[in-house]
Amino acid sequence: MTTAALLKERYEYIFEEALQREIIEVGQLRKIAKGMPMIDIGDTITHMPLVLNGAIRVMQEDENENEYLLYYLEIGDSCAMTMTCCMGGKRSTIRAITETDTVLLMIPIHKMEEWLVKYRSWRVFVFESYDSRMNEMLEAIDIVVFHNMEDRLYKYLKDKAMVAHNPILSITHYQIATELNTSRVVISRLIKKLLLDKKIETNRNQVTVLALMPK
DNA sequence: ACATTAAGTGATT
DNA sequence: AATCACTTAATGT
Repeated sequence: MTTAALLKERYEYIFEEALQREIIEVGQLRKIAKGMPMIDIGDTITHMPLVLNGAIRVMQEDENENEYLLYYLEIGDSCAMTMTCCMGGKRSTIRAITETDTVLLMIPIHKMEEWLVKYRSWRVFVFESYDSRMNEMLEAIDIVVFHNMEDRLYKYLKDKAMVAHNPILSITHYQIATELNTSRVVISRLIKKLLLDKKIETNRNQVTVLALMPK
Protein backbone atom coordinates (compact mmCIF):
# COMPACT_ATOMS: atom_id res chain seq x y z
CA MET A 1 0.00 0.00 0.00
CA THR A 2 1.22 3.51 -0.71
CA THR A 3 2.05 6.01 1.98
CA ALA A 4 -0.82 8.20 0.90
CA ALA A 5 -3.32 5.36 1.04
CA LEU A 6 -2.17 4.24 4.47
CA LEU A 7 -2.26 7.75 5.83
CA LYS A 8 -5.69 8.33 4.44
CA GLU A 9 -6.97 5.12 5.93
CA ARG A 10 -5.67 5.91 9.41
CA TYR A 11 -5.95 9.68 9.62
CA GLU A 12 -8.45 10.76 7.04
CA TYR A 13 -10.96 12.01 9.60
CA ILE A 14 -8.32 13.56 11.80
CA PHE A 15 -6.26 15.78 9.54
CA GLU A 16 -7.46 18.37 7.06
CA GLU A 17 -6.48 17.72 3.48
CA ALA A 18 -3.76 20.33 3.16
CA LEU A 19 -2.09 18.85 6.22
CA GLN A 20 -2.39 15.34 4.85
CA ARG A 21 -0.56 16.47 1.74
CA GLU A 22 2.21 18.06 3.80
CA ILE A 23 2.59 14.96 5.93
CA ILE A 24 3.01 12.82 2.85
CA GLU A 25 5.53 15.28 1.50
CA VAL A 26 7.84 15.46 4.51
CA GLY A 27 7.13 12.20 6.34
CA GLN A 28 9.60 9.40 5.86
CA LEU A 29 7.96 6.01 5.75
CA ARG A 30 9.69 3.41 7.90
CA LYS A 31 8.98 -0.23 8.48
CA ILE A 32 10.42 -1.65 11.66
CA ALA A 33 10.50 -5.25 12.76
CA LYS A 34 9.17 -6.43 16.11
CA GLY A 35 11.45 -5.88 19.08
CA MET A 36 13.64 -3.18 17.55
CA PRO A 37 14.83 -0.35 19.79
CA MET A 38 13.70 2.98 18.38
CA ILE A 39 14.67 5.57 20.93
CA ASP A 40 16.77 5.20 24.05
CA ILE A 41 17.11 7.35 27.14
CA GLY A 42 19.45 10.22 26.39
CA ASP A 43 18.96 10.15 22.64
CA THR A 44 18.48 13.43 20.85
CA ILE A 45 15.14 13.51 19.12
CA THR A 46 14.98 14.69 15.55
CA HIS A 47 11.72 13.18 14.40
CA MET A 48 8.32 12.43 15.72
CA PRO A 49 6.60 9.15 14.90
CA LEU A 50 3.11 8.82 13.48
CA VAL A 51 2.03 5.22 13.81
CA LEU A 52 0.39 3.82 10.68
CA ASN A 53 0.45 0.19 11.71
CA GLY A 54 1.64 -1.95 14.58
CA ALA A 55 2.45 -0.89 18.13
CA ILE A 56 5.30 0.60 20.15
CA ARG A 57 5.96 0.23 23.86
CA VAL A 58 7.21 3.31 25.66
CA MET A 59 9.13 2.78 28.88
CA GLN A 60 10.97 4.69 31.52
CA GLU A 61 13.66 3.61 33.94
CA ASP A 62 13.96 4.26 37.67
CA GLU A 63 17.17 4.90 39.57
CA ASN A 64 17.80 1.18 39.94
CA GLU A 65 17.52 0.63 36.21
CA ASN A 66 14.16 -1.10 36.50
CA GLU A 67 12.15 -0.50 33.38
CA TYR A 68 8.50 0.16 33.60
CA LEU A 69 5.86 0.56 30.95
CA LEU A 70 4.41 4.01 30.46
CA TYR A 71 2.06 3.29 27.59
CA TYR A 72 1.68 1.72 24.20
CA LEU A 73 1.44 3.64 20.95
CA GLU A 74 -0.99 2.14 18.51
CA ILE A 75 -2.40 2.95 15.11
CA GLY A 76 -3.30 6.61 14.94
CA ASP A 77 -1.16 7.54 17.91
CA SER A 78 1.81 9.72 18.30
CA CYS A 79 4.19 10.06 21.19
CA ALA A 80 3.42 12.73 23.74
CA MET A 81 6.82 12.41 25.37
CA THR A 82 8.50 13.05 22.05
CA MET A 83 6.38 16.12 21.48
CA THR A 84 7.62 17.87 24.59
CA CYS A 85 11.16 16.66 24.06
CA CYS A 86 11.12 18.26 20.63
CA MET A 87 10.51 21.73 21.87
CA GLY A 88 13.89 23.07 22.83
CA GLY A 89 15.89 20.13 21.57
CA LYS A 90 15.77 18.22 24.81
CA ARG A 91 16.98 14.68 25.10
CA SER A 92 14.73 11.69 25.43
CA THR A 93 13.73 10.56 28.90
CA ILE A 94 12.13 7.44 27.54
CA ARG A 95 12.97 4.24 25.76
CA ALA A 96 10.80 2.99 22.91
CA ILE A 97 10.78 -0.49 21.42
CA THR A 98 8.50 -1.89 18.74
CA GLU A 99 6.04 -4.33 20.27
CA THR A 100 4.98 -5.76 16.91
CA ASP A 101 6.09 -5.19 13.34
CA THR A 102 5.45 -1.52 12.85
CA VAL A 103 4.96 0.96 10.02
CA LEU A 104 5.33 4.62 10.80
CA LEU A 105 5.91 8.03 9.34
CA MET A 106 8.77 10.05 10.74
CA ILE A 107 8.01 13.75 10.88
CA PRO A 108 10.91 16.18 11.34
CA ILE A 109 10.36 18.08 14.57
CA HIS A 110 10.56 21.56 13.08
CA LYS A 111 7.44 20.73 11.07
CA MET A 112 5.59 19.98 14.28
CA GLU A 113 5.89 23.55 15.51
CA GLU A 114 5.07 24.95 12.12
CA TRP A 115 1.90 22.88 11.89
CA LEU A 116 0.90 23.83 15.40
CA VAL A 117 0.44 27.37 14.16
CA LYS A 118 -0.84 26.47 10.72
CA TYR A 119 -3.40 23.73 11.24
CA ARG A 120 -6.25 23.49 13.64
CA SER A 121 -6.55 19.75 13.12
CA TRP A 122 -2.93 19.33 14.16
CA ARG A 123 -3.49 21.26 17.37
CA VAL A 124 -6.49 19.13 18.17
CA PHE A 125 -4.52 15.99 17.42
CA VAL A 126 -1.62 17.00 19.64
CA PHE A 127 -3.85 17.83 22.57
CA GLU A 128 -5.97 14.75 22.23
CA SER A 129 -2.87 12.66 21.97
CA TYR A 130 -1.59 14.26 25.14
CA ASP A 131 -4.84 13.65 26.90
CA SER A 132 -5.06 9.96 26.08
CA ARG A 133 -1.40 9.35 26.91
CA MET A 134 -1.88 11.13 30.20
CA ASN A 135 -4.87 8.96 31.00
CA GLU A 136 -2.99 5.82 30.20
CA MET A 137 -0.19 6.88 32.49
CA LEU A 138 -2.59 7.67 35.31
CA GLU A 139 -4.08 4.25 34.84
CA ALA A 140 -0.63 2.71 34.95
CA ILE A 141 0.17 4.54 38.18
CA ASP A 142 -3.17 3.63 39.69
CA ILE A 143 -2.73 -0.05 39.11
CA VAL A 144 0.77 -0.07 40.59
CA VAL A 145 -0.18 1.91 43.66
CA PHE A 146 -3.64 0.60 44.45
CA HIS A 147 -3.82 -2.87 43.05
CA ASN A 148 -2.19 -6.16 43.90
CA MET A 149 0.09 -8.09 41.65
CA GLU A 150 -2.70 -10.34 40.42
CA ASP A 151 -4.66 -7.40 38.99
CA ARG A 152 -1.50 -5.93 37.56
CA LEU A 153 -0.64 -9.19 35.86
CA TYR A 154 -4.09 -9.58 34.37
CA LYS A 155 -4.12 -6.04 33.04
CA TYR A 156 -0.63 -6.52 31.66
CA LEU A 157 -1.69 -9.65 29.78
CA LYS A 158 -4.84 -8.05 28.44
CA ASP A 159 -3.01 -4.92 27.26
CA LYS A 160 -0.32 -6.95 25.62
CA ALA A 161 -2.81 -9.15 23.80
CA MET A 162 -4.78 -6.09 22.81
CA VAL A 163 -1.96 -4.24 21.08
CA ALA A 164 -0.84 -7.41 19.36
CA HIS A 165 -4.41 -8.07 18.17
CA ASN A 166 -3.86 -11.61 19.32
CA PRO A 167 -5.19 -13.23 22.50
CA ILE A 168 -2.44 -15.83 22.36
CA LEU A 169 0.78 -14.48 23.80
CA SER A 170 4.07 -16.23 23.21
CA ILE A 171 5.86 -15.44 26.41
CA THR A 172 7.44 -17.18 29.40
CA HIS A 173 6.65 -16.60 33.06
CA TYR A 174 10.18 -15.34 33.46
CA GLN A 175 9.74 -12.69 30.76
CA ILE A 176 6.51 -11.52 32.35
CA ALA A 177 8.20 -11.34 35.74
CA THR A 178 10.99 -9.21 34.35
CA GLU A 179 8.60 -6.76 32.77
CA LEU A 180 6.57 -6.41 35.94
CA ASN A 181 9.72 -6.21 38.05
CA THR A 182 8.88 -9.21 40.15
CA SER A 183 10.06 -12.81 40.41
CA ARG A 184 9.24 -15.76 38.22
CA VAL A 185 7.85 -17.77 41.15
CA VAL A 186 5.32 -15.07 41.95
CA ILE A 187 4.14 -14.94 38.35
CA SER A 188 3.84 -18.71 38.10
CA ARG A 189 1.61 -18.77 41.17
CA LEU A 190 -0.59 -15.92 39.98
CA ILE A 191 -0.83 -17.45 36.51
CA LYS A 192 -2.17 -20.55 38.18
CA LYS A 193 -4.81 -18.50 39.97
CA LEU A 194 -5.93 -16.86 36.73
CA LEU A 195 -6.03 -20.30 35.19
CA LEU A 196 -8.29 -21.63 37.95
CA ASP A 197 -10.50 -18.56 37.55
CA LYS A 198 -10.81 -19.48 33.88
CA LYS A 199 -9.47 -16.10 32.84
CA ILE A 200 -6.59 -17.52 30.87
CA GLU A 201 -5.29 -20.75 29.40
CA THR A 202 -1.64 -21.70 29.39
CA ASN A 203 0.88 -23.85 27.66
CA ARG A 204 4.63 -23.81 27.73
CA ASN A 205 5.77 -20.41 26.41
CA GLN A 206 2.20 -19.39 25.91
CA VAL A 207 -0.64 -17.57 27.63
CA THR A 208 -4.09 -17.10 26.13
CA VAL A 209 -6.31 -14.31 27.40
CA LEU A 210 -9.79 -15.80 27.27
CA ALA A 211 -11.62 -12.48 27.57
CA LEU A 212 -10.14 -11.47 24.22
CA MET A 213 -10.85 -14.68 22.39
CA PRO A 214 -13.15 -14.30 19.42
CA LYS A 215 -16.17 -16.45 20.16
C1' DA B 1 19.81 -40.52 26.18
C1' DC B 2 21.22 -36.38 28.02
C1' DA B 3 21.33 -31.39 28.85
C1' DT B 4 18.83 -27.27 29.02
C1' DT B 5 15.07 -24.43 29.90
C1' DA B 6 10.29 -23.64 31.63
C1' DA B 7 7.14 -24.23 35.15
C1' DG B 8 5.27 -26.08 39.80
C1' DT B 9 5.58 -26.32 44.94
C1' DG B 10 6.58 -26.16 50.03
C1' DA B 11 8.78 -23.72 53.45
C1' DT B 12 10.55 -19.44 55.31
C1' DT B 13 10.84 -14.47 55.93
C1' DA C 1 5.29 -10.67 47.72
C1' DA C 2 10.17 -12.29 47.70
C1' DT C 3 13.53 -15.85 48.04
C1' DC C 4 15.40 -20.47 48.45
C1' DA C 5 15.69 -24.99 47.41
C1' DC C 6 14.05 -28.57 45.08
C1' DT C 7 10.94 -31.26 41.69
C1' DT C 8 8.71 -32.16 37.46
C1' DA C 9 7.75 -31.38 32.67
C1' DA C 10 8.80 -30.04 28.00
C1' DT C 11 12.03 -29.39 24.45
C1' DG C 12 16.43 -29.26 21.87
C1' DT C 13 20.69 -31.80 20.33
